[in-house]
Amino acid sequence: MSTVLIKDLPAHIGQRVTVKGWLHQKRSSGKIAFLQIRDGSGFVQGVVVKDEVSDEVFHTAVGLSQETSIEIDGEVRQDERAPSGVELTIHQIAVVYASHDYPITPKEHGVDFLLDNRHLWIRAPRQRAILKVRAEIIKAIRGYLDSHDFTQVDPPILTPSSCEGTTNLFATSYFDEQAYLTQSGQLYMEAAAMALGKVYSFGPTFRAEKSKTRRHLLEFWMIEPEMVYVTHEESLVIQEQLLAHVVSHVLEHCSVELKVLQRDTSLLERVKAPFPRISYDEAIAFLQEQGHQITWGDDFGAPDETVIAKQYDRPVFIEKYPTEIKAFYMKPDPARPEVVLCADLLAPEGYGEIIGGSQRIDDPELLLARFKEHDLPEDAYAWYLDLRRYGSVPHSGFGLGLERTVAWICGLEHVRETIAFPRLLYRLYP
RNA sequence: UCCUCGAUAGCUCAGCGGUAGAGCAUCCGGCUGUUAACCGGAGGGUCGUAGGUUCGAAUCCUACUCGGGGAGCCA
Repeated sequence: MSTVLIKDLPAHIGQRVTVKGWLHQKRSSGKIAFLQIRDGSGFVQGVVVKDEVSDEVFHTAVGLSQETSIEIDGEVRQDERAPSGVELTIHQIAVVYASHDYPITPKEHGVDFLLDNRHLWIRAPRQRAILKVRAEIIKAIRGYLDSHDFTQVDPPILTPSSCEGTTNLFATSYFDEQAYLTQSGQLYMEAAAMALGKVYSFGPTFRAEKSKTRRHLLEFWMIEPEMVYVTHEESLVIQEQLLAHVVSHVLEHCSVELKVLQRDTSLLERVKAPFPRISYDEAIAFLQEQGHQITWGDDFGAPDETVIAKQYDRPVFIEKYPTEIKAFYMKPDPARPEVVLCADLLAPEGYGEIIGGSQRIDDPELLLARFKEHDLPEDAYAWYLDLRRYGSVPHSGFGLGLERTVAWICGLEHVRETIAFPRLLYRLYP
């Protein structure tokens, strides 16, 4: 008798198989017991009928407690009443290890309690579905980039200084020196792009911000592509094609999970390239029309972004922000030096910014001038300046925030559910 | 850092000046198609901590601790 994954059971109808997993939930009456079994690949209901098994097996079934690990021997049966279309008629049950007083009951729980029990919470159907979708999103991103001549390069996590200013960094000791956990691999990826052409990094980044909102984690994962001889406009095309590919991949491969999450997939089906583009100027004018207190030169707040994103049924690019409020490495628009060749991509439904990108400064003189304006230590950035001294080229890149993308595609209230063990303000356990 | 809400049984909550409550979970009993099953019974509490007001405080006041939502910052 072979061990079969629950997700593969529909291909074994009529066969006797072994399922190895855990008891998720149980209901029993005097002469019949229903066991909800999970094995990581899915959920299935096993039925134990008193008259059809030994007293010992029925007694075991009725006495099973939540999350007991079990090996089930049973026959796969088609059943219209089952959500997955199949059930298991149970013949034998072997208890691997018992479980007593499992904390997460089939009732509602508060966020604090669930986060304290995150190591167990991830067993829940909804959490499992989110982690599966996250994995598929990562697979889709890699699939797209790997098949479009990108090479993955891994930038360091321990860094000597910041990428975008010296605040909000997690510091750690590096023997006699101070080191910081990276908040972006971008500058290193620019160096890698000069070596390999089109590159991307995928890894964790860290921001010691005291943010307590549904869109923030202290540790989150970013995909950061960097591309040589690619302009700002060409970068936007790559961004929208990448994201459209990710959404269609998830729709194709995660229908079961999206159903568990009760996601309205009709909203996702509209996410096709090209995405609408508006300028920062247009966005400011629109917000002023809507009565927002904002003037040219201000950055957008979360409510501003939500109002703009709600105008569209797919993600929207906001381009060409004032040079003043953006990072030092962004290339000014040659036609209008007061704005830079950058764009943020806002997800629909109020999920906020999921991509930030720009064309980078390629002129060594201008970059040096920016260092001075921003009070950046030249010696720490000498290597970065070298990239402009030894065969500088026009190049662009962007950073895609994984957790916000997962939250949007899954339709979640909060990014804390998008990663197995979220790092939140003042929460480092488990 | 600021604004705002909260902390009572293992969990989710009610009680808001006069003897500590419910549902779920747990344990025991019943039930042949359950889907957060249902029915009966039992056990389960230093009401976040410290002080104050009062004849009397879970309840009112003060401080602190911890947590939720939001702002700023950002992906």
